[in-house]
Amino acid sequence: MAVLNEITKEKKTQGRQRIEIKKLENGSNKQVTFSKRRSGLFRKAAELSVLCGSEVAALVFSPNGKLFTFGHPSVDSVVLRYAHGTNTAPAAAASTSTNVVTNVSEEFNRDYVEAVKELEAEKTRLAEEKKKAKIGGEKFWWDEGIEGMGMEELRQHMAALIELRRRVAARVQGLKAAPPENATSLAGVVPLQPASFFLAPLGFGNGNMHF
Amino acid sequence: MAVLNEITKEKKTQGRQRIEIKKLENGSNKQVTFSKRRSGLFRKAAELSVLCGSEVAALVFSPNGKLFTFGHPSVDSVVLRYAHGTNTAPAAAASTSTNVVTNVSEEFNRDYVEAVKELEAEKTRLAEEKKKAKIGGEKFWWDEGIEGMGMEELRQHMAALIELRRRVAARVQGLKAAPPENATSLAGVVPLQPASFFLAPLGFGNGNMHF
DNA sequence: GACTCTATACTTAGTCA
DNA sequence: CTGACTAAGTATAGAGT
Repeated sequence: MAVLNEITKEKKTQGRQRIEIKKLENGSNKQVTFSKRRSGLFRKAAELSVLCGSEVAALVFSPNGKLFTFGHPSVDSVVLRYAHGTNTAPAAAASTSTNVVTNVSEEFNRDYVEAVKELEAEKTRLAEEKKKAKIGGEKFWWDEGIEGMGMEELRQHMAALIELRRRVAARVQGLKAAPPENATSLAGVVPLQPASFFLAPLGFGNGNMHF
Repeated sequence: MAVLNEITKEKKTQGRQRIEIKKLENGSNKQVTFSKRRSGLFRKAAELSVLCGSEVAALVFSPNGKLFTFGHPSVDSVVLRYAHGTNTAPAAAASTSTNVVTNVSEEFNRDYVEAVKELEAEKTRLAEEKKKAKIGGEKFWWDEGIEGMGMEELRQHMAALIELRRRVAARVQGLKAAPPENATSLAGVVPLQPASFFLAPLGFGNGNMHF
């Protein structure tokens, strides 16, 4: 009981203390806090994604510039959906959106508006064809393993990826990609990565979490 | 004592109950939980960014497809920094966040324009390619048509490509760590290195949260 | 850095407005 | 979807390993 502590007069620790939410100056303590709270944040993000089945991504740069991420189903898919805009949502939220996109060229914005309708039709039409892309079951061709490949095979593989990327880019341009109603910021261009991006040494194949 | 409550009166509520972290099925309850936990997540993200002065972004799509975001200094600055492949450890990152963001945006503006031209050319090239006979011999998976895909599909496609790239990168690193024998230089893998990928630039100065 | 331990601050499930 | 409330489950500050 608490009485015991009163008598012995010793608490092992002071327990959790209240802290102000302001910039920590102590380097050491800041590092510890960062580590703890980062994992806590990711845990919350993961729980949210599981409980509600929603897509969640969290990107954190440590004070030292190191990147940590969490993503479900993956950071990239969420980021891309963000850049692209929401695809699954019907036009319900259309009204709440204020187009914040301002740095994009006027030319593009003009095309964007027209492209939206075009894309909606396109999506509907292709909803069926989608299945064709599957290899079997739930696996898509791009899930083909690379485990068994040697260096030369990998080289060809990468070359193919780069080429594919270019073709995707071309296709996107053809469609004049655009974000939906609640466009937040990034313009409606599918954020294709440059070839160099594909080579950047980012680890973690499975990666929902990246340390 | 609990007994007191038993005798005098019922408890007003049962208080917080433990729940399993698994997909909620009840639509109504799921909605409430999503709302609460989303705000909780953003609060944590905000606290982390303040306490540690680090850049943080959180992107959440509701079960209904609506987008919610938090970002410090902004969602885009963090996403862009992520997209840029931040495996580099910027020693001065903390002090120059504003400048970095500005530079990045300008860079994107520049690259975007170039990318559009490039893509237009590519599109033309693709049109030509279509007329010609298929690549003789074996058909590779990467020859799967991009042509028939709609935006949504392309978005997934790109996400998959990026994911694949990561796995390739991981695989390559593995090979580099333990080179079999014919370790080919990665230099041959990447002929081009245009540091251009074009997320459309965006303003959105210090906007932190978006509903 | 990451993990352990404790005491306590904080978050939130369940329910109603 | 936002807010309020209660009771109880969690996260975490501080200190040590």
